[in-house]
Amino acid sequence: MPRQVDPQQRRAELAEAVWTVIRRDGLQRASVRNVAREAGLSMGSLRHYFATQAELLCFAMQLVGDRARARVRAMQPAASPRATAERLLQELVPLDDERRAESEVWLAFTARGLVDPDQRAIHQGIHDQLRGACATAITLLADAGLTPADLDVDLEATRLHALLDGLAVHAVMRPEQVTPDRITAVIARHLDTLQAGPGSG
Amino acid sequence: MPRQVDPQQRRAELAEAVWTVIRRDGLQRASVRNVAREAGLSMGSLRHYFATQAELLCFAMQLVGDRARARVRAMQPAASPRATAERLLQELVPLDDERRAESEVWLAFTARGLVDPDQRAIHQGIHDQLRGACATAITLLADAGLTPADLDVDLEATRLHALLDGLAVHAVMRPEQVTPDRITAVIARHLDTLQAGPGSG
DNA sequence: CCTACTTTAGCACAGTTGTGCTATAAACGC
DNA sequence: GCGTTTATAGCACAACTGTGCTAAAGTAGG
Repeated sequence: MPRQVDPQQRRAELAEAVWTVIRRDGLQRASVRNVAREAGLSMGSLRHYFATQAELLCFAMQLVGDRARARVRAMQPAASPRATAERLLQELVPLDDERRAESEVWLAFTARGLVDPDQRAIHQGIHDQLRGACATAITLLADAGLTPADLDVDLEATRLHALLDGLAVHAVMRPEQVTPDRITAVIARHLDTLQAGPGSG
Repeated sequence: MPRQVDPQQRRAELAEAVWTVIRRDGLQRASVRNVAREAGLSMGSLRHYFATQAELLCFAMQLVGDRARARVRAMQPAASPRATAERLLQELVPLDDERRAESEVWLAFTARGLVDPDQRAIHQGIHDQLRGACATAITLLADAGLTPADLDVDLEATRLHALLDGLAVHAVMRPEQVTPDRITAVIARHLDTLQAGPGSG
């Protein structure tokens, strides 16, 4: 029975089942049995696509980075460098349910990355990509002459990156307080202070 | 055999054993057995102090907030509002091993708070305290006239809070990249932009 | 039809888990 | 000394876990 559906798509479906279980019951409940049940498959069938649980979970984590990268790549060019930077950053914070799901799964795997070397490596890859996107956003403004000439791009990228990840954590832990509107306002304000100064708020 | 040691201190010791296990093996390995072994006690003895595992873990999470609050309360007054604000914020980020331990445990429990209502409630309490500290820092600068008069204190508190938690996450996940020096530099830079403008970096 | 291969299913086993339960030992009040 | 309380220990059980293993059912090429 080869190729009724693409095996790679099957793996993606199973990874999404992992996401569903993680969001509903937590990463500690993402057992082979629970994920298989969520996907409507048997345990043995799941293990035909992923030999071990570690492989399954790593693939599910990779998918977080893949989704975000695809979204950034699909971005339409914006009118100004400022608008481009702002929209780039907005693709990386949980403003809708899709990105909220990514953030929740990312947070669950982040905690595991503290003690699991494989998960840590994947997390660091995503971390570096996000950091790169932040550096890109800063450079966009700097190259357009919208920032002071002596701006420390590296330090600002670090600062912006921490801001984004902090917003993601707060958005999933306190969704009533840290709403999408609030997130966009914080990002806009941050870019404002990079350009014109702190007095515009 | 009452009171060979204070029972409350015993509970704190057990909570620290939880921290040790979490930092070494992860929250998913913080079982009653493993924590008891780490503390050098039997399973049954541990359960004399904590009736259930949930109670044990919640207490261990509470301890994170307690430690940070105690540290802030013990702060010596600084020379200027700016120095006070800066040192207050520095108490809340992982600049040494004690605070790094708190951040790692905090991160582990944060992820669990996504799906565990009890842990979520405790996390939100700590979240609100940290948010209050950020608001205090901003207000210190504003009241001293060090910021523009039209500064949106609430928005700035949200932004600063996200920055701090993001720095905490990055410091424990990327300790070689996000060093204590780097953290203090980012915080100083952030306060600079609140005061004088973005051009000083 | 028939062989080869892919996919699905399910059992089995050893290990870990939380918790209910009982039993021993130590320290106190008297 | 003695009973009461507190502390420590450990067993038992049912539930769940990851994975090794076997077997069936479906699909393709010949």
